Amino acid sequence: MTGPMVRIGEVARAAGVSTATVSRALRGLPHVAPATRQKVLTAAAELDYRPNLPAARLAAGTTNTIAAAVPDPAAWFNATIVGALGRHTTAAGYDLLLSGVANSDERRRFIELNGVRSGRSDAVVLIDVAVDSDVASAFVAQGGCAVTVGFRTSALSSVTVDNVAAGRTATEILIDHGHRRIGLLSLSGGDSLNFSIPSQRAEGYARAHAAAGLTPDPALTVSTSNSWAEAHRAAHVLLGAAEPPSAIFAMCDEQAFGVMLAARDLGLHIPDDLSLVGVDDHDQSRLVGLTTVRQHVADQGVAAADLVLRALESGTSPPQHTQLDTALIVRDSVGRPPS
Amino acid sequence: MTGPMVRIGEVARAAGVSTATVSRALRGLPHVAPATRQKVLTAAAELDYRPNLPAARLAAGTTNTIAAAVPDPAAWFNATIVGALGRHTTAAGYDLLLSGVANSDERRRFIELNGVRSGRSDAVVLIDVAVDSDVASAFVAQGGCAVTVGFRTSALSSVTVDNVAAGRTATEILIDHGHRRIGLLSLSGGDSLNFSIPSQRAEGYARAHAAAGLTPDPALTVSTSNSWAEAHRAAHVLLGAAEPPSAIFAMCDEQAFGVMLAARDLGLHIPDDLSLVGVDDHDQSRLVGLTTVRQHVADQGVAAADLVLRALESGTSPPQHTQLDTALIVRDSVGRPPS
DNA sequence: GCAGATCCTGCAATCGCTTGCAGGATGAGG
DNA sequence: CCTCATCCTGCAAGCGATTGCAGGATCTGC
Repeated sequence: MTGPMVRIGEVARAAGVSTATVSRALRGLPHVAPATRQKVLTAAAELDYRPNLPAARLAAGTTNTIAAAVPDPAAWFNATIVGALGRHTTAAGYDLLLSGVANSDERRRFIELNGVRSGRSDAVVLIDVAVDSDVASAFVAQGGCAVTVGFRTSALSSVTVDNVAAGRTATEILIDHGHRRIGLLSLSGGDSLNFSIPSQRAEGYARAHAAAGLTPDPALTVSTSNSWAEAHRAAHVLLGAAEPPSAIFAMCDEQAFGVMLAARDLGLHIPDDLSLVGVDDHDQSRLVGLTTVRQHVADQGVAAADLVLRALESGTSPPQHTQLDTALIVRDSVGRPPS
Repeated sequence: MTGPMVRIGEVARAAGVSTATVSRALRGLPHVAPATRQKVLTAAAELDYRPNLPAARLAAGTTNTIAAAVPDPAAWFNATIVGALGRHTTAAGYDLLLSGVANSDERRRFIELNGVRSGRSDAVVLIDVAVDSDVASAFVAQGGCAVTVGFRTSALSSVTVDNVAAGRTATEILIDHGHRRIGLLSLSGGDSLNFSIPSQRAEGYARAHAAAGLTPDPALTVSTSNSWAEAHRAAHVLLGAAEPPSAIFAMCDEQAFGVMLAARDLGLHIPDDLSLVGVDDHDQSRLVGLTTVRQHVADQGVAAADLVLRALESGTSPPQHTQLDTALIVRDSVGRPPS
């Protein structure tokens, strides 16, 4: 409370110039003579001056802040993207505001609160969070800048991967190994989130079957969140069924981990008794020998940072869509079905 | 750019009151007649009014923002704490600013930039980040509010666990199983971070040995970051030595995962050929059957939130120190040494 | 019906910095 | 030496809220 609040005026006085000059000098703006700038710099350092951010933001109408929204900040996928994003935006001089939006109410609130008019942030990045297209258009119509990761809508810049290809690749390797009853562990995002990813990956699963002249058994599809604990339970029901699958495609590696746990509970050996493929290439996947379709998660964070920083520098520009590759990583969780 | 920026004055006019009343009504302050408040609320809703945050912050001198610093936002431990912290601070109406401070320069910068005087945030929480005690005192002397997680210094509130007990517990179970050559995989935090945790856990390791009349072999200690990739390499050198350990105490579970990988590379079976204990109880530890000393990570986030919110409500108060329990979680990675 | 307390409400002064504009100084060219 | 362009610098008007204070309205108890 009692810090000796030194304002720009004090610095100006100490340096023998006006506050306007101090402001320009400190921010590295042009039209300041080198000698003057030096005087200002040393005066500011001497007084240990810290510009007041709210004041600067109010006056300048810009916040130098980027707001990120994720369904769950603790989830590996989100944390990895936030880490990469933050590193790059910080390097560019922006603050990173992080919000968890666990449901559709919070998501709506987030978008309302981060519109341009509130001056909370200059731009928004939505990670694995869906937006209605009319909400998105309204947002940009007001001058908002947003990029989405993992979700694509036309009005906003986005970075995504080809999820149907990922689903197809994962399923194909299972089919190629001779599996005919392939369980699908689908992703459900609570009531809020990104529905496109699960449906696209499921589409890939369906296409792989179709291409092989197969018809998947709907009874083999179950949905869970991306936590292995839930997937663990789901895998138990899948594997405990009358006609259990000989292989499972899990839409994310964390779910695959849950399947592994369930398999162990049931005394099933992977890949001899059960084959398993995930998506992500989670940090731990190599450790447990999980065959998976890798998406370069951190790269998605830097791509998002690029997009948002570019948009911020260049004023309004048309939305750009970046799509990153996926790649099958073969490890030890896929084999032939038991005879 | 072109949003119809509606200011508090417009709302006041529409509601037929003064801006002062609008301000009070909208923020739920007392001394506003119910009927008036209702008028203001509907006027604001009709105009879709959004208060301008920088302006409000400048005028009120408060930011409703908490800044968190972590060495690496993507790391499991940090992400888990940030998630819990964010959930609680958001519920209390605060924004969460997240910064990665990967080295001591960034750490210093973070503390400078988040002092009270800059008005960036109302409080700071340092997660697994150390602070010099004089820096800490200077910070609070200026009126700053800070809490640390995983690190303790007297001037700041903190939440920690008993790391020497954790290290001791982990080592004891190994000794109890008959191990006499116990490797220590220590944590190194780059040039910036929290040195107290590794040294405290190492202290526990030493005390357990001493209590059993044993003297640990210094050659069995190596340090790595908390990534399993680095630990993987380190474990290789440890296990490839002339007289390898029969057991390893890894200071965090992620390191333990790296050890598991190395063991597999070398054809060593856990726990028959090698015993292993970690610390954390990482999400994946159960999956891989790792015996570990659990620290309730998410709880540390909520404890930090409690501390910081309480401090913020109550103005300046003496620093409070919360210490959480740890517990040994026995799984399948500890056995008797090979004969 | 009156004094005094209780409630509401509005006025206007901040909060601390940014920036358009104009003016002064300096330098170049003739 | 004069003119004109080029650079710097300062003035002062914002930016859009919050809030102490004072005044008017309403209410209470007698």
